Amino acid sequence: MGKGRRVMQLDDRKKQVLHAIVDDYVSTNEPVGSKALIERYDFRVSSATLRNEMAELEKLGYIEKPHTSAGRIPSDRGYREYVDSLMTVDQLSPEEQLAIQANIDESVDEVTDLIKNATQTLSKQTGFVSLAMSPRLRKSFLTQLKILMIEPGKALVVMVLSAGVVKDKVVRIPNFITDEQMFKISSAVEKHLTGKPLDEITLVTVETSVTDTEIPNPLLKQVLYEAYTAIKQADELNIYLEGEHRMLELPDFASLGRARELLGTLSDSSMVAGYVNEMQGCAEEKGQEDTYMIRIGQEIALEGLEDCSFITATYNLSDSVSGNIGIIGPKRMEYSKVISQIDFVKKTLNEKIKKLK
Amino acid sequence: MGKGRRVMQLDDRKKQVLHAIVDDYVSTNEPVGSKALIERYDFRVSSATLRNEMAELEKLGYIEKPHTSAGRIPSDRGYREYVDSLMTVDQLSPEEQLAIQANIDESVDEVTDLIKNATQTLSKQTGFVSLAMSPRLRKSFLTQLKILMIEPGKALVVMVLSAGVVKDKVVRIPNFITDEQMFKISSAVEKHLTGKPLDEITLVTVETSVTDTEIPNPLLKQVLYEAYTAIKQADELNIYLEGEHRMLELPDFASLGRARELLGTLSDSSMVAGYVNEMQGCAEEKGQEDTYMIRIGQEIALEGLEDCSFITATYNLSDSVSGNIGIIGPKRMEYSKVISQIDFVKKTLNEKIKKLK
DNA sequence: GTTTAGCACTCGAAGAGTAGGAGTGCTAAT
DNA sequence: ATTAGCACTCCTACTCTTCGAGTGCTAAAC
Repeated sequence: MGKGRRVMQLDDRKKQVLHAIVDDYVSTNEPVGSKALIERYDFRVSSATLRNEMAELEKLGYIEKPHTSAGRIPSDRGYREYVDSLMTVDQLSPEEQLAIQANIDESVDEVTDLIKNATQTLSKQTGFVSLAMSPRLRKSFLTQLKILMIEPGKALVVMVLSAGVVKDKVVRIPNFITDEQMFKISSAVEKHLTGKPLDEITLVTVETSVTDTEIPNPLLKQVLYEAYTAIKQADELNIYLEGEHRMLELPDFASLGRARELLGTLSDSSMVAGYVNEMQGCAEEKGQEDTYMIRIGQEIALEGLEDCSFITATYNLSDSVSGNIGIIGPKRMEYSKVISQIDFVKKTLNEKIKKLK
Repeated sequence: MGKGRRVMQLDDRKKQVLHAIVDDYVSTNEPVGSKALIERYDFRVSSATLRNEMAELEKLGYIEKPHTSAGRIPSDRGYREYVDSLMTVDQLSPEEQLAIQANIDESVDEVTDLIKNATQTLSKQTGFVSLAMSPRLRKSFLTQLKILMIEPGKALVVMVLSAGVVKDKVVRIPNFITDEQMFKISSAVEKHLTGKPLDEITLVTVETSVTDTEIPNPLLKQVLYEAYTAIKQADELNIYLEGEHRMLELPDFASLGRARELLGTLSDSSMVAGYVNEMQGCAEEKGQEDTYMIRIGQEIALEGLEDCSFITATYNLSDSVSGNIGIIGPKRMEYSKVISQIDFVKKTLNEKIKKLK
């Protein structure tokens, strides 16, 4: 009666009850009833009291009933409250830490492989789908750019970026450009672009980089255009998804329909990539770059993922260059466990990236 | 009685019956009974006669009963007979041809992308999982090899192969090698290896390619070793799988268990790659390079694919360099349709590869 | 000898009915 | 505010039954 309406704060006991409901449902996959709650957690009250509390929690939208005479399951909002203020994230056991460290193989030469490794490990450890976004390279700058002739009409643009990443692209060029001409162009472009962040490089920047007048203009223009597309392509987002088949092992997706929708959506990886990127954008606006992004159930704006949760963390290639790594699992998951797993994988990944340099 | 026992040849009517059973089962997904057969195909005999024929076909192992009082379904052997001698493969309709051609986008610069495109198209058209093996490059030879310094301790080995493929690998090198030293090494190695097929290049070949004595031997040896690993890596097989989620749409995999096994196996792509490569090896031994490889049900030596069929064709990058493209679908598929689809995709891919050069 | 009609039998799929039980909300007493 | 008690709900699992498609076999017909 005397309580505020708009920003209803849960009292301590309600929090306890919600906490217990989430824990129980996550571990048993059964709607939890007042009786089960009394039996498994030591509330000093009767089941009737709990029933009242649960009725209120339901009215407030934290839990819901699958049908009239069943126990309660957490709603999206319930999970959200759990994640935001109820759970405690503790460290992984030494064995788990070891398993992860052993699994992320550092005997690779490219960051990309390291990231893939970390992603595979994450999926294996959690049993869910894991994903990694390639580093967002727009803030990184060119340290080298070479255009190599491959054969008449084809050249390879090789770019080395400040984050230590190497990108390249085969491009088509006019047939009759000579090696020397190409070398000149390559040097001029490199000289002009070195040190520039990718997102500041426009077609104009590239076109104005060569002042040599010996090369016929149309030829030059085409080469420069191709170089530009190569640079833009280096900046493109890639996503790497791993462990889709593991979703079929989960009771949450035992109904073919759900599984189908889920895998269908995940198969369009560019869509997922776009979404993750958007999420990242939101987080950055709010200045939450270093923390986790957690989306639960309906909060995910992707069809087919209504029963999933999405958790990602940020790894760093360098100060200004980062990507995301995380998982997509069922809403009904051990959030604190999974978060610490992601956290540890992220940390391990960051360390091994540093070592690689 | 008077017939041969060992190589039992089916008489015409038995062939007709088997043909009809396969067709019917493929289109309805219901075990086929004698009555259904009479109704839908015009056999000029009674159902009783067909029952006798079917009993014999069963005794010979071409068809089988899911349970005592059900119709018959083709056995692996039945499908095999159907594929080998009963079906006729006809051309795709112009619309289908167009759909495929339109889908394989040729506005890409690298063969790899073209192959990916073709694979995606194939999955979309058939509704099954499609796959492509990267070209087997061992027979192709180096036309260029450059080692570029990226930063102290890191270099990029770029290889251009006769098939028009570009491969590269970042390798670690001793910190204190200078640009000039590296340039010398790179040129010497390139000169020595150009024109050699990949499978003839050994560590020794690479090590003996530099005769320059100015570079301290341990340094040189390390660089050459890394170059060698890069070359070997270029020769590695890659597989590209597409459309796994489509398998969940098929009634054949409606039981979660089957689907799980299947996707589980497919998730280990290197295993699938190994198997396809082995198949290709067998086909080459028998001199069947240019035709299709078809494996049905138990013929596939991969766990979880007992209810699948595997069909691949060969695409060519150049005379001696080829890879495979094909599908994995349920045993119960329209073989002739699928084969013509694969065939047409393969042809289209081959043409577009030529254009790309 | 091959084909066919007839028939008894098998066995899975589908539906109806039933019992059980976990859980709820409400009321009245503590 | 808490709790015991109770009537009520409704899902789950199980059994029982029916239905029908399909089979193999036998004996007659061609």
